[in-house]
Amino acid sequence: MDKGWGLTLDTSSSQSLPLFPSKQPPNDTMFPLLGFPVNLSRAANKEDDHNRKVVGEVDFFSDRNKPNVKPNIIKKENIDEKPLHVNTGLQLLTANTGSDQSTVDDGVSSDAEDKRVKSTELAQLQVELQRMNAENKKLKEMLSHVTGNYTALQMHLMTLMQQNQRTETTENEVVQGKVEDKNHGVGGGKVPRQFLDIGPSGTAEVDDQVSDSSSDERTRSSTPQNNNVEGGTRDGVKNSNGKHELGREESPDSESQGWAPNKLQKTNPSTAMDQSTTEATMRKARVSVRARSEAPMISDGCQWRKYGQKMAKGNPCPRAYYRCTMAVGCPVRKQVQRCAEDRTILVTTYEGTHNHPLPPAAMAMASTTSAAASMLLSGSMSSAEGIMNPNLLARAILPCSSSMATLSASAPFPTVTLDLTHNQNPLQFQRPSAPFQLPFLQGQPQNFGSGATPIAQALYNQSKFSGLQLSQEVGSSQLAPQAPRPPLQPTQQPPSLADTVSAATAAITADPNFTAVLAAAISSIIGGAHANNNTNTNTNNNTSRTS
DNA sequence: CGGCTTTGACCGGCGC
DNA sequence: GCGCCGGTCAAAGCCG
Repeated sequence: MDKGWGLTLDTSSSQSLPLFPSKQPPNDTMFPLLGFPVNLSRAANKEDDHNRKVVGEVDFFSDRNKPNVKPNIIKKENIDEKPLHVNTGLQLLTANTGSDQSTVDDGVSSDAEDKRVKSTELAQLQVELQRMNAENKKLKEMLSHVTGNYTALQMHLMTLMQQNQRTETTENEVVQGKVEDKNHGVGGGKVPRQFLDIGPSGTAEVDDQVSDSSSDERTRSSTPQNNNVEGGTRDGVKNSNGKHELGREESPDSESQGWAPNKLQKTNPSTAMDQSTTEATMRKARVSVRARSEAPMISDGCQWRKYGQKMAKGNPCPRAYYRCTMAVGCPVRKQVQRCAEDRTILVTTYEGTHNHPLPPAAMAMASTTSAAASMLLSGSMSSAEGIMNPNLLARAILPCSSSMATLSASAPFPTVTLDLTHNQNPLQFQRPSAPFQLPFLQGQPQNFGSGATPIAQALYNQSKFSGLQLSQEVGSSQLAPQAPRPPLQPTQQPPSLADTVSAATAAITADPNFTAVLAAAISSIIGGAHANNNTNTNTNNNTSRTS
């Protein structure tokens, strides 16, 4: 269904990079990371074909040079008589070889020399091919290694998060009021928990989260609701008006879980008010990405469904509202709107955290936004602080350029803006410093949403880094910088693998096309397991009718 | 026919 | 209380 989004992941990848056809057989020896494909199987086939030609078949090139047909056959016979194994290789090289032979076949001796020369070239090429093959193998091994490490880390993270959550739940039951300060003490209480706690583990955890956090939401609902989780999303509110009685109740579980944080439908009288405020803050935390794109929407790898469009005040361009449809009940929404000043700039604002696994391309963006929001809302930097010191947050997100990440203090909700419209080469992003060597602050939830990626980890750790530094500066766990801080200076350390991955992910995030391309390439290596996901991404990509 | 987009209407928050 | 505005809903229509 290519209706609107002209530049979605798959489309852009296939169009912009024909070198990586989506249906490329994974067995073909590819060097996607090197930027060029090497199809060994085809080479082998060529060789086979050419062997067949040499043995018996008449060279089809002879059709082009009919006068040479006969000499060509003679030449082949001569070749067969020679013990040289070179001939086969010689002929497989290129099509031109055959024609060359057919044109040069007058002199047998010169032909033999020529063949020797070419055999040498062939040998060199074969060596080169083997070398590249070995390199490709190494790259594959590296990739699998990194993937394995990442998976292991993610699993470990999930386990830790689940343990923390159970602990928190227990504590909440005992001392509900103090837990918040304890867990997020640095932030001074206004620390969004739900947002951070929604972990990559996905649905199960989110379910728990929602069931817990939703209670907070319920208190905000002005209309008394059914306390049961199933019933009531917004429908409960609307039921009071006698409208939308069936509304979106079609999937009570998923829907309520997914949208509950955004809807304030569920009411739990026993919920504390401060928690409600916290939840609201978390829920409303947003990450805005500014990127230049002619397409109606940037390809972030996720599958979105448009559910509304409005004309926003002060902007002639309509604002489109999308929700993630990669999983039922995914709470993530985004707004897409062109910048009024520069309509080539597409502003995409994300809200929420995915509750489902993401394809690689989506992980880059989702993790970045999630990490940015987590940083904003994490205890290491309270939202108020971040608003008061946007530069601090900016540097924490993208230390290489504070201008690329800003925080909107005027926005109704804490909003991190990642400005990717600058023309600097994403690959030249300064690598974060030792992101994995910094200790976590106490009580900091360390989840980055469903699509946790190295960059998420890196970003989040950067936030920790900044928070840690600040906390050291202020000499206590309370972060209350009163004046703009000097830029955080990365420590001088050789970039680790994680750094490299983070930088690469940043680059991916910065360039939607690159995201698609790399995702396709990695998918081709891994085995195309994610290819379907990426393909799904495209099914929706059509906003041609949007505006 | 299912899924998606379009689009007018509705709702809640907020400021006056 | 009223109006504005952002956000969402859902019926209708479109498309593959």
